[in-house]
Amino acid sequence: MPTAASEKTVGRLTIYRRLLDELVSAGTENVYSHELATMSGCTAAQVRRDLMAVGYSGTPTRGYNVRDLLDSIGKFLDDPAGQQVALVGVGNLGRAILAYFAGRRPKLRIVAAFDNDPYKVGRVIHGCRCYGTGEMPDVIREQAISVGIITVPATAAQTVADQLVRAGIRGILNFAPATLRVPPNVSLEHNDITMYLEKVSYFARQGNRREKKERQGD
Amino acid sequence: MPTAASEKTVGRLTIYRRLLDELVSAGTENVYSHELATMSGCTAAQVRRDLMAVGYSGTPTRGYNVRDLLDSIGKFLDDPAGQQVALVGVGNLGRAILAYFAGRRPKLRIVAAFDNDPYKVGRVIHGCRCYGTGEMPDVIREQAISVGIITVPATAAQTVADQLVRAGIRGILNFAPATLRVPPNVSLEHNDITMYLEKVSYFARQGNRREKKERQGD
DNA sequence: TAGATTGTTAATCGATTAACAATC
DNA sequence: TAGATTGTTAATCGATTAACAATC
Repeated sequence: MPTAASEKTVGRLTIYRRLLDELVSAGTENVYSHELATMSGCTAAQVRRDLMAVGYSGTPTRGYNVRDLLDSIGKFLDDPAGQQVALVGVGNLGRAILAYFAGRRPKLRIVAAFDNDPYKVGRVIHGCRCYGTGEMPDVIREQAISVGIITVPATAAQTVADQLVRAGIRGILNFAPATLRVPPNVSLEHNDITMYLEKVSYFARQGNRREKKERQGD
Repeated sequence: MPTAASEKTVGRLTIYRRLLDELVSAGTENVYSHELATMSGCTAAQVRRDLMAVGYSGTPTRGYNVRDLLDSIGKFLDDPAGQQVALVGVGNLGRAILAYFAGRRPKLRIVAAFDNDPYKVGRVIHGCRCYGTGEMPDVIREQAISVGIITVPATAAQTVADQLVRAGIRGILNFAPATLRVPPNVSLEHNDITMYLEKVSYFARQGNRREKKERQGD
């Protein structure tokens, strides 16, 4: 397993993986870097460099074998032992995420949801059991959960983040419109939906050429 | 109005705006670049450079006036005439976005939602009227909608994008796990939730120091 | 072999960081 | 005035792009 890749490379690898999944479904056996490039919106040079980062090599005549490459990317991105994820805040957004990830990645599963609403606690939502927030420390430790998703209102986000960190979580994906403080050893990503909408609106006005780029990484 | 800023600068400006909104609510009158820096996770130098990009100047003794700065950022990011937004796909994610943006930005409003479900068509969801997808061309033209949000399943995303582009939309924010093709004059952002989760999980394992950075821009 | 693609190195580009005179 | 902050310029850093020999 190679050493840590850049944030951008990791982001692009997740895009390649989705595209390769589709190629497998379509029965495609081999793919060239420039084909992955046009599909992903990245450049062929980026694709080749990223695939080198995961330690997979292609051949000049056939490009990359789709199945083997998918396997190598999986080995690189996924924890071999699997990682468990918890989601806090079972509102519309939380339910959307639970529905989307249900059964999608065997190595990265949302195994517990938390909410204050007594009507939700105890139920199974999109295959995921919902617990009361007071049970967070116990459930997170018992199920060896290492990543937390925050889909609560902004006012509660920092409190939830602190609870997750105290319970031993190593990474947080935050959807709340708030800037969180976490210890340096905890990985933090902020999916700022407002930012996305304001950015796309700004550049829509500018009429800028921004076909693709996707998001690729960072 | 200054010329187009970089993608990263625009992204950070949206973060500053949220923080400044909070400062106004708290009654704070002035703020220094280093204060905005610690609140946003950016550096003080980035803050100063970004604020210069919007054409606002501070003073060495008092820093920046919160209200005036907020006004300048608004003039920079927002269309003075306002921009109308449409959302396609009123599932859990679509409803979450409608709820979140309801009445939040007067200059950037989601004025129409579209869905195939006859049960949803005709209803008002979080203050936004829901139309049938067949009405997209007419509604988009009549209401001068310039930005579209795609929250449909991946299999339908490209079709919806094509419809939006044909109806005259200038920017698309895509939440579906699919790489879309749009003309070069249409701004495109892809909010890839899977990518976020896989990235945070990867770096959680690496135990990397990644406190903050937020997302800031790009 | 001929030819397109691969892995790899050097050049380019842009943003971040550091440094500093000007300012209140 | 003294001192911290501002706007601005130069140096640094990292990623992207371009170029090319090696490969099947």
